Order: sequence, then C-alpha cells, then structure tokens
Amino acid sequence: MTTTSEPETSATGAASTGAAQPTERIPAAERREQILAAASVVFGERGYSGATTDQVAKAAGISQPYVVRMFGTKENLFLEVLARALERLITSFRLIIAEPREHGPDEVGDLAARLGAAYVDLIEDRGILLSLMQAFISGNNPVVGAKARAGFLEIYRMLRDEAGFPPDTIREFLADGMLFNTLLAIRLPDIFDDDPAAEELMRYAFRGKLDVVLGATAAGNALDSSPKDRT
Amino acid sequence: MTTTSEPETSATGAASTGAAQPTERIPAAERREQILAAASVVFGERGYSGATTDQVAKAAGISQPYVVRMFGTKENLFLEVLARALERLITSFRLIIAEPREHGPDEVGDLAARLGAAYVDLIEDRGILLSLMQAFISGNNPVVGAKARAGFLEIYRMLRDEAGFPPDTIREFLADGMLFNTLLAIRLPDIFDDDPAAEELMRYAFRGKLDVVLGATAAGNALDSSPKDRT
DNA sequence: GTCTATAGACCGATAGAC
DNA sequence: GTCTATCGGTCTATAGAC
Repeated sequence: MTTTSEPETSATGAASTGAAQPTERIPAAERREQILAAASVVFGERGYSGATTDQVAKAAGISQPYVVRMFGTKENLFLEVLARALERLITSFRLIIAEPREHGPDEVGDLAARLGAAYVDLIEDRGILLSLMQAFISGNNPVVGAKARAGFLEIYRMLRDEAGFPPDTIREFLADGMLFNTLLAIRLPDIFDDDPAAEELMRYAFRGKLDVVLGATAAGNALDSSPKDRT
Repeated sequence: MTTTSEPETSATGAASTGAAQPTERIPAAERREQILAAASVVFGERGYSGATTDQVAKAAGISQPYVVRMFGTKENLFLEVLARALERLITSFRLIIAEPREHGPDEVGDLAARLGAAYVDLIEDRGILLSLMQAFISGNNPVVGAKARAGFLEIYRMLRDEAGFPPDTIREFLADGMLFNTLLAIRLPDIFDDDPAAEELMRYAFRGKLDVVLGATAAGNALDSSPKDRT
C-alpha cells in the first residue's frame, strides 16, 4: 500500500500551457455543475469516506478549498450528488410514464420494458449507479439513509399509482433493477474473456438489454483502481 | 459535524470493574474470530474507508495496534471479513442443495424457496449483508473486486450446475436476492409507522418471508448512526 | 470567483516493553 | 498474547489575499 499518483479526470480543458492553470473565472452556477459532475464520479468510485475533497477538486480542475467553500462540507456535497442522481432517475421515469400508451396485448409489460431500458441507460453512468448504491448502504446514517428510503418509496409509488403496475410487476421490475446494479457495479463484463459464465449470466440477467450495456462499458468512464483508499 | 463519542459494541464482557480492562489472554485463533466478528459489523456500518481499525479494536475489546498486528493491514482484515461472509453464504447454499429433494409438482420452485429463505436468514446479520454490498461497489478495486466477481460467479454456477436451475429461475432468484439486500440495507422497516407504502413494498418484495425479517429487525444489531464518518 | 497557506484532527502502522 | 507510545501521513475546513 504505497502512496498513489492521482490520475486527473480533468473537466475544464483550459488548454494547459505547461504551467499551473490560473482557472478562468466562470459563473458560480456553472462551476457548481462541474463540481457536482466530478463529485459524482469520485464518490462513486471511492465511496463517501474514501473520496477526498481534493480528488473532487482535481477532477473539476480547481482548488480543494474552493470545493469546500462552495458546498460547506463534504457531507453536503455528497447529499447534493445523491439528490441529483435521484432526480434524474425520477424525471426519466416520469417522462416515460407520461408518454402516450400503445394499446397492445401487454400494456403493462411494454411500459415496464421501456422503463427498464431507461434505467439501464441511466446506470451506465457509473457515477449515478454507484452514488445510488452508496446511499443504499448508508441506511443507518440519519440524513443519507432517510433520503435513500424516501427516494426508493417515491419510485415505488410512481410504479404503483402512475404506471399502474400490479404488485408482482413492481417486485419483478425493482428486483431486476437491483440485479442490474450489482452486476454492473462488480464489473462483470470485465471478465468475459476469462470466464464464459460471466457473459452467460449477464445475458440471462439483462436479456434484450445486454448489447446496450456492452457498448457503453467498452467506452468506459472511471478513475484508476489504485489499491489504496477503496470502498 | 462535530466529534463523536463511540458507542462500544463490546464483545468480551470481562465484567468491567470501572478501571481499564487488562484483557484476558486467550488463544490467538479465538481472538481472531472475535476481531473478525467485530470487523464485520464495523465495516458493514461504516464502509471500508469509513471504518477505522480503532473502532474495530474497541468493538472487540482490545487495543488498536493488536488488530493491525494480527491481520497485517486494514485491507487484509477487510478481505478476511469478506471471504468469511462469502464462505458462509456458499456453505449454506451447498448444504441445502445437498438435502434430499422432495418429489413434488415443482421441485425447482421448492428448492428456490428454501434457498431464498436461507439467504434472508443470512443477511439478517447486517454485518454480512453490508460487507457483501460493500464488496459489490468495490468493483474497480483489483483485489476486492475480483473476489466479488468470483464469489458471484460461484453462486451462479452452483445454481446452474448443482441446483439445476434453468436461466429464468436463476435470474429471478438472484434478482430477488438483490432486492432483499437493498430493502434491508436502506432499513425500510424503520419507517413502517411513518409511511404505509414501506410495509406494502416489503410485503410484496419478501412475500412469505416477511415475518422472519421483521422478527430479526426488531432485535436489531448495529452501531449507532453518528452523523460523522458514514458509509 | 478563486487561490495559497495552514491549522487541527485523525488514522494506520511500527517499536518495543511486559 | 497484548499494551502504551508515538511517528508520519492525510484530510477537512478556515483564514485571508487577490
């Protein structure tokens, strides 16, 4: 376990001339978005405790104290990242539910399929996927846990009341989603070449949606995987 | 976010007389088990990075350097905790699969139900549940991630080859399991009184197995939920 | 709006005694 | 088998300048 050099997930290009970048002045709101985007990636990869505000700052191309200055505390920053992920998820679902229904033989199944596809699309963003999963395992933190519970229940209610899903459809939909989460989080596609069972399992789990996943996985977003400072 | 006093999840009773406990000398193997049990809880609640070797030590009733001495590094300790959780899971499943099958109308379904019940029983131990989930979100750590992938694939192969499950049964079984994980991790039963949707969702998700879960949840194992140092 | 400098707290690991 | 003491490193957050 030695000290690690940080690979910077730079965002603000600023065409480095070689020296230290004086960072151009941009509106606070815009900078906020940059920081939140960077934080989503860093928190996702290192976990809440494992991530440092300095890693977030480097990924956003600014100084560490500025990150803190803008969000008050690291905890606050994480909460905003989480809220953002939940919001994107809920908005995405709501849009699809509001679409005009096709009157086919299996209306509910069709809607579930479209929602499922949208979900997979969303969690291909590893920052979103892992921020959500981070929140799930923070159940006993009063504030993060409460947000996770509230978010999950909001999805449940949406499926029940707005989508009109019966209980079994809801269970299957949510269960499949949690399986997607896990298989993507552990990076099962990474070992397709080493173990044929990996691809087989992915194929069964994702069914039609596998090609979508594989396309995005290849392009890959992620930090390095330094042995230090995981979670 | 102020400094927090640690609630000690003491294990070695040692009937405190008020002064510092001189900790009785016990065989290394036994002490190992105590530390691993304590570490399972602490890592589960705080995450790999969030947990400190001192918290583990306090929970086990010994000194911090002794924890490090016995496992070399914190990373090593976590790996042993994870290996132990996986081992318990795999052993438990294998025992059930080896049981004589009842020749009913739905042999596969019966076996799946028994495995599911055993799984719920296992993850009622929040240490095991959260250690596993911690491993899932550590996919890009070379060593932890590899263990998570290998463990998941071993379960998959067991269901396919030893239990003889067809693909759809495997998917449903694993998906249900991941949903159990999530709902227990976020502590949904904690808000049964505040929101009827919580109990409804739990009922649909766990079906017959809900009463088992609720019994154990009430008894509750866990650290406190200090606002500091989460995940 | 952004930085440098740094205080203050914490943590993992080592050394060495009993 | 177990502890005390402590080093060296790291991290969040604050102060204050530009």
